[in-house]
Amino acid sequence: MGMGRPRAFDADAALDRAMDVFWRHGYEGATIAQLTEAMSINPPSLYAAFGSKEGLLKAALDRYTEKRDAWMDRVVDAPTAHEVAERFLMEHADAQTDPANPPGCLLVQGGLACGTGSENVPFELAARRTRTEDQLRERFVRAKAEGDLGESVDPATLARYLSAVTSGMCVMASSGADREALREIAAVSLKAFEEQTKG
Amino acid sequence: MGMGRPRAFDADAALDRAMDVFWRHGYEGATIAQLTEAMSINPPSLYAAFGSKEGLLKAALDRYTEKRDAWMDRVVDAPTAHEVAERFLMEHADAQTDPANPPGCLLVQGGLACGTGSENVPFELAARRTRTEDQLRERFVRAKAEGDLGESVDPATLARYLSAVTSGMCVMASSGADREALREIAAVSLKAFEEQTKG
DNA sequence: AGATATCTGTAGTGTTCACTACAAATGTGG
DNA sequence: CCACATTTGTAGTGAACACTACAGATATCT
Repeated sequence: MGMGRPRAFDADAALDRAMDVFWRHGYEGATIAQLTEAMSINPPSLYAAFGSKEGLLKAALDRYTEKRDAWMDRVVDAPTAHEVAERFLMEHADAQTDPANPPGCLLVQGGLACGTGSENVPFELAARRTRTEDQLRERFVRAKAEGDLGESVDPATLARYLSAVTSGMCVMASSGADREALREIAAVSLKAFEEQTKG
Repeated sequence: MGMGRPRAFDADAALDRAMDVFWRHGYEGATIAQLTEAMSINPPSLYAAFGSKEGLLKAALDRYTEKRDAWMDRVVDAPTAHEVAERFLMEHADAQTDPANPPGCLLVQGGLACGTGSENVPFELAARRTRTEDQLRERFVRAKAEGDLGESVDPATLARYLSAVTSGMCVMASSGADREALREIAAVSLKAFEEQTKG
């Protein structure tokens, strides 16, 4: 028995194109017509490969998270908690203003509030944001164990703070803040981090 | 000549109900059916009073901004820049977790990225966020003139930082962060503010 | 080469969307 | 009380939406 006609498009490349559309217009603002055109495929190919619009988003998010995890691995590899925070903040400032992508971050632009029937989408995005926060917290727990952070420091608070600042930077980037502006925010935040780690 | 049948609903009360729907579902996620039901009116009344869905949003935002301005007036009335920052951050933490409203802030939940034809909505929201940032900056300019802030301090940077943090708190609130979590973020941010104002 | 399994492109499907035509209702001004 | 201006509720409008039926194309496996 045969194995069927092979797929004529590269799924990962198509997901990158879909990612861009979701990023630019949000989940609800992105239409199947825009997605299929960007992916250079027809609707039946999209549905055969990803099941639904939400399935496509999840696949795009998986790919996004993959890249982000690789990046986070490099970030938490920094020798000290302070350098972890510095890299995290500064590289976020750069990433969110990278002209190769829409401004901000897909996990925020994708949609914080959605209509009836898409309630799952904000959850899905939030879960992926939380993942980054978890990775930071675990790194700070380690830093504490290594004596790199003081005994009275709460790794969860530090991680949550950094996560909040970068989310805020997303919002600013989406409304046109430039790289320099985001770096200033990052710099001030880093001061807070230093101050916090003294406690 | 007569003046026509009077309106049977209170426009401001209706706007408050519409605000809630936009807040909860975002601009694109909110449907006219949901809006009219929440406002307890029929579509023709909505369109006669506000012109379009986007017109309704703008009217709701005007009302939102009105309340927010009154609140900001009280915030910037604090005697010192430090107290301004403290009130701004802490009251934001409380407001974004006020059970009387959906979590977060309408100016962020409303929609950071929208579909073709609604490109104006993110701009409209961003303009209102910028307004708050401007009010903060002006207050810090005054603080500097009064000697309350050092010569080397940049009011614009401070204002932008506080604005970013509260936007980030919105994102966290929208994904379920509770009041205590937001207050911790606010507390850390305040440390950064103090540190910054020493420079 | 033939049978089979999957993909592809065309051309739709029903549903939901924002929005409105229209006639009845209800107020004001003369 | 009458002419008029505006609102209200009913019942839709065309357009755009996510999604799919179907037939032809293209691969694999025997």
